[in-house]
Amino acid sequence: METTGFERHDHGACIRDGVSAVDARCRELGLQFTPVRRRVLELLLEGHRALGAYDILDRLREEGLGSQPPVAYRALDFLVKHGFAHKIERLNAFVACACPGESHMPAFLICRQCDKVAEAEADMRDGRLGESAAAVGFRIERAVVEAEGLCPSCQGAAA
Amino acid sequence: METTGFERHDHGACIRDGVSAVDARCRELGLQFTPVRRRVLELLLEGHRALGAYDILDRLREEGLGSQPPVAYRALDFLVKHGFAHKIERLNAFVACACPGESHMPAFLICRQCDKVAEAEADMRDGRLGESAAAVGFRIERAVVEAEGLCPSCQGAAA
DNA sequence: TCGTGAATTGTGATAATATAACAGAGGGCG
DNA sequence: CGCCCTCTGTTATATTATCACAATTCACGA
Ligand SMILES: [Zn+2]
Ligand SMILES: [Zn+2]
Ligand SMILES: [Zn+2]
Ligand SMILES: [Zn+2]
Repeated sequence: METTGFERHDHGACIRDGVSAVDARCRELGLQFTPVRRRVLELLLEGHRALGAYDILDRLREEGLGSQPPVAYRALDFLVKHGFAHKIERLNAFVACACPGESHMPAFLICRQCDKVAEAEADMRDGRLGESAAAVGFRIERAVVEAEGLCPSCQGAAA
Repeated sequence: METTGFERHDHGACIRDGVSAVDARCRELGLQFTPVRRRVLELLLEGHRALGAYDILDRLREEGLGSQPPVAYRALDFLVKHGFAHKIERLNAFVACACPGESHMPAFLICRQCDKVAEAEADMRDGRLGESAAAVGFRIERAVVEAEGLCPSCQGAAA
């Protein structure tokens, strides 16, 4: 999987493809892709941005799909648990996975200006951190990697 | 700086040195290393473990050093802002910096069993993430890198 | 030494994020 | 139908973090 999210792309297709990929995957795995779950995924796909659980909840409320925190959190838990979305710890917020289906150790590039989030691949078991860990005998199982900075277009705007 | 925290070491010295390093650094920079701030740093140094703000606050309360959340948060903000401690986003908790004074891009190895935290160095601008970021023109300014897994002694215990 | 402004602390209130607990709805299947 | 299982609705509560403002302490120069 390559970094994406900062590049121009057909975003309508991006949403449709994201939803239908997850739909297919749920069928495969016998998971229930219910209306709330589908809608939450759509909301996350809308902007390549991280959304807080309460942002999601507000939208659901407007649409009559649920009004209490557990509704949003349950849908998000489902999506995260099955790898269809990720939590950005730094922001206490969530993004749709850019490549649902493949299991991976995601890394994120977060623009501090426009809040867009791109997903990259960076298995931490390779590289310097992996070496340091191996050196002390630490076994890495999962990793939170969240890089913050300026995306290309915000660098342009700043100049 | 090397990973530390999982290896045996003279921990009394570890605390003393940590505190006096910060003390010296504050003198250099003209910062006020007040009793609350000092005590919070000592608490963080106590276990090479991440402590939540309210854990800290409980200890402060017992000791009559303050009883409301802002007291703990302000001390933690001070320590984090000046690089004497770090926040572990994954845990909403804080650890003392293993090498106060040097500015760095820290990475953490977090044992999911015993909750110990070791600090490693892993500048994300190198390596695969750096390449991915460069490829899309993203400029990394800071990074949260938190690897979770099993420390050497917990691997031993599990077997 | 004393006055002055800035930094720090005390305190009550509240915001933002997240979970617990349990009752109800719905569907597949004997 | 009756049972089991998953998902949903709802109330309440836990956990993490910040705001606002008054009181105090500190650094620093007059
Ligand atoms: Zn898109
Ligand atoms: Zn941007
Ligand atoms: Zn130590
Ligand atoms: Zn351990």
